[in-house]
Amino acid sequence: MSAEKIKAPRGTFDVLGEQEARRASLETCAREILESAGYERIETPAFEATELFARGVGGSTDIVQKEMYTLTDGSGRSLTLRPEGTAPVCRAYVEHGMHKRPAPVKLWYLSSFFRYERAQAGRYRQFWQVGAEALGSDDPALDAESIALLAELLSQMGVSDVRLRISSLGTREARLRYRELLQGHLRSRQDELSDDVRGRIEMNPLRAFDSDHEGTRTVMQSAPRLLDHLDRGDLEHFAEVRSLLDLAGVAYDVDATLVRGLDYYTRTVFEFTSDALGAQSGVGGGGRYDGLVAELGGPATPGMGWAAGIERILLASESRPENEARLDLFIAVGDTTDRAARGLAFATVTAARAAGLTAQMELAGRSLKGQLGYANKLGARYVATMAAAECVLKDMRSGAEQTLASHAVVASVRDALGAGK
RNA sequence: GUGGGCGUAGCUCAGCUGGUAGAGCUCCUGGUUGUGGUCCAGGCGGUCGCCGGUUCGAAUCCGGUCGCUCACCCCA
Repeated sequence: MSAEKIKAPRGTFDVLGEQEARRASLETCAREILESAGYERIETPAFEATELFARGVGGSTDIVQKEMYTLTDGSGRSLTLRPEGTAPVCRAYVEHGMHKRPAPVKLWYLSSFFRYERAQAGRYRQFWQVGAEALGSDDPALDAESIALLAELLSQMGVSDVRLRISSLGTREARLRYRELLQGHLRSRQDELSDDVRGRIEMNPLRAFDSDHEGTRTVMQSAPRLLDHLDRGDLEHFAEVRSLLDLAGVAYDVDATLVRGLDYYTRTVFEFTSDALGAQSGVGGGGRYDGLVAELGGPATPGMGWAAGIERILLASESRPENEARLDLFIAVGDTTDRAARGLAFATVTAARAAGLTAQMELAGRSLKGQLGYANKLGARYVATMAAAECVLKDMRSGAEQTLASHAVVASVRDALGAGK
């Protein structure tokens, strides 16, 4: 008899009530900020060819190695629920020949993404990100503008205790050279390292800078620094980005140990964190990816972008009281067994909406007292109780009542509301 | 994948030195209030996550299992 309850899968959630309202206001805020800077919204498919992420995000990353929801469709194609937004946007850029549009091509999105991870505070298997990507220019001003836009979004959303860290990874070549240098340093002193750091030397040596293991920290103090191994062009680019951020009044810390988990980053990388969050303190981050479009088969095209977690922004911002929904008119029925009165109520509520009012009627067979209470809970401004051809219209704020012909209700309420403005 | 905490009504929780379940809120009904907002009364609602064990008897003790959650890891 009692079938087993089906619950939302682990790491997923339903959005309703106040949460929905907060998300809607975040979306509005993001749209205003980004579109006023020339970003155009883009929506890409929820799933893509698996190859897109394997190649774009990088085969050695955790995301590709163990976090992708990959499925085979009926025709044997391998598809993957998008784990991130940059590769799909670049795919669309190439597919639609956007390199022929005037540069930079600026695109933004607000979509859900999927990663098979253990859920915890601020981390989900289906999560939402707002992101912005700008393609076709390597001008450092683009980097600074992009970062400043995210700073503005976080500020307007009231995210507390925000900190921005930035660094530069240099070109792909410089980065690879440095990586080998660092690996050499780690290998030469590997017995001093913690087990997990030692295990990651080949995979993710940069990660060693984050360790709080004592021996590891000692080793890292003498480790080569990425910023000391950039070419002159990269250094000049980075210096210009910083100088422009200074001009824009965006505060930041340079952090040479900043690590980003995706392979496609080059030159500028950055991350916003908030202490108001739990262990998952990153609210948003991104950087430059000058090789990604070419990697995906397009013309050599520089790019710069970021993504920020919707759930994390909301988690780190004080919840504001939402402005409650407006209800102009509630239609009650004195005698719910009176078919004629119910019909009249139905016709009236329809007419009210056609006249531009927000209106609801009793739909659950409540007693009259129950209906009034319900209308009050809905925040109705006026309640009309229908009976035969006459009805009683009550102003819920003042308590004043008047009896009038049923067909005159809508016009009467509309006039009253118009006059009240 | 590995740890810690927790699983009792829709929600927040009490009950846990073993005797087959309670409160508040919500919802519905009635009374009071000029037909709502106050107050009063009543009602709906739970096989105490699931399985097994100990016991005359378990929500309460033990084992297992599933789920939620936080953290590691990783990232947004």
